[in-house]
Amino acid sequence: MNLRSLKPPHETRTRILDAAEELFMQHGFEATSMRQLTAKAGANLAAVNYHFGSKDALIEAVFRRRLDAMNTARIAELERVEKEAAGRPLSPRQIIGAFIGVSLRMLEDAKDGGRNFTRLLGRTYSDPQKPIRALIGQLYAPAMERFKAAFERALPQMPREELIWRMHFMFGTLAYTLAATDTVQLIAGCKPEDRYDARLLEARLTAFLEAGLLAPLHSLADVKKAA
Amino acid sequence: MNLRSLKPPHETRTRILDAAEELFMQHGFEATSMRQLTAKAGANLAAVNYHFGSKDALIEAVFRRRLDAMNTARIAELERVEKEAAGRPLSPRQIIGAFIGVSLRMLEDAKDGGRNFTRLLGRTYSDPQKPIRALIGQLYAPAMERFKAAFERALPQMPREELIWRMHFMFGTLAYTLAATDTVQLIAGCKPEDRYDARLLEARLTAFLEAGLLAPLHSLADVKKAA
DNA sequence: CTAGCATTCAAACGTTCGTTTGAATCTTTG
DNA sequence: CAAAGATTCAAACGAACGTTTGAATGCTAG
Repeated sequence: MNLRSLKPPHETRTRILDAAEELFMQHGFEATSMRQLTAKAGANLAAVNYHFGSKDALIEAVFRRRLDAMNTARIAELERVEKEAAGRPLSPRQIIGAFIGVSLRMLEDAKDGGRNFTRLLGRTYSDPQKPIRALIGQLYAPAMERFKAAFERALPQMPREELIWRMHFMFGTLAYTLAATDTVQLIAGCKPEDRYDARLLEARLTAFLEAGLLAPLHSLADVKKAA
Repeated sequence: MNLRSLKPPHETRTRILDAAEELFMQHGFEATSMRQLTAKAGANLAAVNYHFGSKDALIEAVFRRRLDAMNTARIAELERVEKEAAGRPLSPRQIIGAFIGVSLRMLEDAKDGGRNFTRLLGRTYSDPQKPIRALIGQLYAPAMERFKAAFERALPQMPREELIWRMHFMFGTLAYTLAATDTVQLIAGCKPEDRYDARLLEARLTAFLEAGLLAPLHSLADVKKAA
């Protein structure tokens, strides 16, 4: 048995992952070449293939490095507030907070490159390439199941199908907010000063999502009846 | 003066645009090669450069062909309901309906390739490439200004900055919903049967967005005071 | 009919891509 | 110290990319 897995961390590996995170976010996967990537990482061109095997494997590694930790943190936060509630059902606001809080806290710490990854992740939700989507889905599955159960417990009167759609809308809003931080200007004349005040953004997002999640159901019943 | 501009439409041009719409949606811009694109369009490899000048110019043409019409339709729909209201301020629901109705109606007509474009558009909102973003912003600007004014008239009591953010969230939800039609399954066990019932989807989306737009403001005031 | 322009075509252009190679260098281990 | 393995390096590989070219073909106007 070799002891390679116990050796100190490979500096080059993490430098490549950091560079990939930033460049993938800035230019996308295909537009980022191994040459500019390894140049930014201060590594040789062959380093990526040596350490990861291929460019696709590098992409996968970039997601694995962060996504597992993120979803673990989300579940931990959810269980923390559940403990606090001592058996009583949580409020929707608490569940929402447990999910988006992790994203926004990561968006905040620029020093760790968390922002790069957060924006990359937001963009990749709508990436058309099948294998990437499948990987994301697989890495998200446990947290998704957990939060769905929590919402069902908090909103027992809401039809399951409607809940799924509203969760879909909520993730969409979050993904878009994380990815398109400068599209706010598109709407017109927005001073981007407080764009990165994560606390204020979290409050805004929470208010919007909570209201959307709890939107009245009656108007939907009309449409369904008409059909 | 030559009369080229009065001649019958170039079949090849539109065939290329249609093929580009579908392939860009399926694989993205960079991953779509001129060779597979022209092959799908039944045109020669050199046809794109002959008719459009370059691949980038083709991308721009794909957006211009649909986006102008879409935003014109949006503004027309908004003015129609404004006429109906006869001077009284519109309800938020009416304004939301004027905006998303055009998108969802286009998503419905699969025969015209509208679905391809709609999904492509949703994906491109979060595209990192600067020139594409700039083009989208430019093509959206008139409609954006118009709808922002309509919302301000409908919600005079809402702070401008807060309105901008909520519009941002709304567009995010719409963009994500259009782009990631199969991500609903990610949440778990969703039967995709009614996914393309545009009437039901519109009702769901409207209920969610209206509630989010009208979310109470008090919780935000607390955060701002604390800061 | 034919001259002139628009369009199509097959072939090739130079560039860049991801990956591979085999030797050189660093690091660890016996 | 010496052998073995891990890592880095410069160089090259074939393939695919977007684009250009110049001749062939289609179409229209005089």
